[in-house]
Amino acid sequence: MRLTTKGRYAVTAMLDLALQEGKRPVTLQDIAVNQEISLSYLEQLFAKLRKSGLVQGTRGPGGGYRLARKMDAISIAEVISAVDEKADMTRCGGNADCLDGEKCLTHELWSELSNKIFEFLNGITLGELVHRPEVIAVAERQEAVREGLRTGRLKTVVVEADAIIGNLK
Amino acid sequence: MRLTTKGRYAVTAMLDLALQEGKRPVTLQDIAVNQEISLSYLEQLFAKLRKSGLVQGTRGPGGGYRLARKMDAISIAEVISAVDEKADMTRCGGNADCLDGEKCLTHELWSELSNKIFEFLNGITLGELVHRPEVIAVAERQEAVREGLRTGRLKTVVVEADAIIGNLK
DNA sequence: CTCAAATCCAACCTGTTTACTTGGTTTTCA
DNA sequence: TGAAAACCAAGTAAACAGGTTGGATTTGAG
Repeated sequence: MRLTTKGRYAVTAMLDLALQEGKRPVTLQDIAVNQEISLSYLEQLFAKLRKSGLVQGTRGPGGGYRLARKMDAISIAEVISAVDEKADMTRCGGNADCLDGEKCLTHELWSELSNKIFEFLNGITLGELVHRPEVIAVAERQEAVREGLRTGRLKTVVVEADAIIGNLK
Repeated sequence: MRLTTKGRYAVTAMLDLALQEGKRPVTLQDIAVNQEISLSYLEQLFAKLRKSGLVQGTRGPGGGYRLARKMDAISIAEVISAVDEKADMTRCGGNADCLDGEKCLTHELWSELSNKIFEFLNGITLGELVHRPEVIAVAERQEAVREGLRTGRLKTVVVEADAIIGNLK
């Protein structure tokens, strides 16, 4: 179980999906804006999530992504291992032949830790996260922004910000 | 608390030091051979370990490295954070301003995990590892090889291996 | 006293991964 | 039929891993 920002991005995006379950499918554009992740990077992550059977995409206007399963049946560990294909960063990460076909000095230590991390992340589902108070709080703030964008109240602010960013480049 | 092979190398090397505590100082050459880590890479790691006050080196022939403290007073977490200077791989690794100065959706999740990992690694010392049966077993095997090298019993094998490796290059 | 063993130090290098961009093609709803 | 969306392929800058090269300095052992 590797822990990288890649995995974190994936979990954040999946959580965004879970938060909007029941509504129309969520576009990557939407997630990109909300979570501040680049659209094409999201595309790459979601290609893997789709291949792992965690999400399903529907094309065309009105399309987007939905969770492929109930959110209570998707663990954080699953999401992370879907995007972080283990590029054998091992020596002792894996399967006990780290030193001349024998276990190295610290083999047990790392596999013990690895198990603990996996257990932790495997014991938490998207469904559970959705009900956490701090997640709800952040989601409500984001929803307000989203709503503001739709009704046009924040549009001028965004346009101005874009202009400023444009000038900086 | 980042987890990389770099940290693992450091812990393995420090454990080698702990195992030979009381004898003459351990040379990096020695560790390089035993743990199959390149000498110059070890030098870089030990530069950091020394700056963090975990080891002390003595120069000249007969020199080498010793633990700067009792092995029971050195936790695994300390060793890892000595070599893995946190190159802010964050977004949520650290201090809560991951998204527009606010916490991002998954902030609590990652800090909770991070704490768990730290607690685990901070609760284990080199001294404790030294007494684990599986470590003792591996250490004894390595000690046999070391002894064999000193008495010359394995010298011919090593020389032959060197010749083969030379041919391959 | 000298030489070799060792630490110490700085620079460079190759390959991989991360996070992202560019520039498309395809599907499908409005 | 046009545009919104997923899909796809390639390239890229920066960082990091895990070294190598080539020394300099210190110091014990012969």
